[in-house]
Amino acid sequence: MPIAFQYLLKFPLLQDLPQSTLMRLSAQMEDRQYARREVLSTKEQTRFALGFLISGRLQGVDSTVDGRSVGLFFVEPNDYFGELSVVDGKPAAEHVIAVGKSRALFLEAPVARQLIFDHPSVAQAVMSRLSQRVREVTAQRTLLALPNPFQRLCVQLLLLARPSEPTQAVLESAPTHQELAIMINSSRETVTRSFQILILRQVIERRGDHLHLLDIPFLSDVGNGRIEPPR
Amino acid sequence: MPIAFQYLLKFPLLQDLPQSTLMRLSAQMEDRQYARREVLSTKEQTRFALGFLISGRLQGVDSTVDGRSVGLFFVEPNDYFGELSVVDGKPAAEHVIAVGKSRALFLEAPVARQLIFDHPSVAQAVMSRLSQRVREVTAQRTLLALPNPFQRLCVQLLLLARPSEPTQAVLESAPTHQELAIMINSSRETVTRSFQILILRQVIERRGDHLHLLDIPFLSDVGNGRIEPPR
DNA sequence: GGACGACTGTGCGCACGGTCACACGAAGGA
DNA sequence: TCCTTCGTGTGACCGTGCGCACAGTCGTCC
Repeated sequence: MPIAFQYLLKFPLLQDLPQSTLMRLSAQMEDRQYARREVLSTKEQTRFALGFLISGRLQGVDSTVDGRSVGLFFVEPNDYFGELSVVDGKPAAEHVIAVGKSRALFLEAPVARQLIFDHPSVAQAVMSRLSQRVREVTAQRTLLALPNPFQRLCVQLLLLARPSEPTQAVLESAPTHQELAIMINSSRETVTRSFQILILRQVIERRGDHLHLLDIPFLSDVGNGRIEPPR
Repeated sequence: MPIAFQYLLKFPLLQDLPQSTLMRLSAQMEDRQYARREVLSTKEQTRFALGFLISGRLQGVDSTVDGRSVGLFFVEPNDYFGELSVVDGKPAAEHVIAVGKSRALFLEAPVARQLIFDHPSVAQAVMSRLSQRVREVTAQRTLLALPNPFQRLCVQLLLLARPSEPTQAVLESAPTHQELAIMINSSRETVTRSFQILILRQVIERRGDHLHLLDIPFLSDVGNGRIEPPR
């Protein structure tokens, strides 16, 4: 039995498929490991594949030609990536890099395309996923229209967080100030200063590499302009 | 024969469908007209439909709660819109408004969803369309990372234009300075001033409501930072 | 243990671009 | 025809937040 098979069972995308299909797929997949910061795929490459993340964490990034980089989205384990190029055959919209040590399976585009179009449940899932991507990027776009960086930071934290208790939320593996700065089109220093304010007011709290959002109403009020971004 | 039928033939999305299906569809569609600035659908509404634009021009916009608005994308005749909510049933990511006097047909979400999932060719087209949307909004996101408004404007013009001759391109129905400002996160005055520079250098030219890009290399050089944005 | 690199914290100066104010021309409607 | 509205052009001002510089603090790898 191919080693990859047991992992495929964990992917929601594939859960409705018969075991025989999964077996065949797993035989066609390539299993690869990546170190922190390593590049999985670039905008330039012309050989496409659908990627399945087994462990670790990935980020989609882009870079303006003046060197600045742009954080676009994250990929968590049991999620897939590279679906854009697989669907329409055009070059990727972003580079994909490993945030931490990661392991992923790859399915070549032609096989992946067939998988998608032969199985309506998969097709529908991919379509929902693409919709989700559009929503996320659009939300990000709207965030960027906020006039000052403090507001943008507050909204960005809300977008990244997963709700835990009713009025709280948490970011596991909190991004660095530099990374946040890139997401909200600001500078590292400005993020640091904003964090100081938020921590002082006990709106957020850092524990290890978790970042806890203690006062969600405050964050969204700032985002909505109901609270004046403080000095 | 329902009045809408003849129009449906023109939509690439529907071109592979048998006439009988089109006939049935057209009987189920609602035909509506809109004046300039009129709202077709909002983020808040819960009744979804797939829209087909017959004539005019639409824009997807969003607005931050502090009143600012954000230009997201345009819809041209014979194109469709509202597919996000139809696909995944979640609230829309944007408002849709008429840029000019427009006419559109609407197909209620359940029927539209069935249309998509019953016809693989339609499903694939929608998937490609969603990919396209992701690409566009990602490109826009990357654009916004450029540090100064002059650069952003140059890149935005390139994104909006349709190439005409090898080194030239044209924007039909040129957006106003205000509209451009919204797209590139800047102010109307800054756009006006940047335009002055571009016109002076004969990089762009305005004829009626067409905007001609005469010197595409200049625009992309500025975008890439190869040319210093002038004073 | 020590050295290095990555991340965070903080002061300071300056330029950029947002905002306000106003003027002008074109379009379009009464 | 006037009058309103909308889009464009331009000057002046002033606050913000970027960039730079440097210090302090972790964690990690020889």
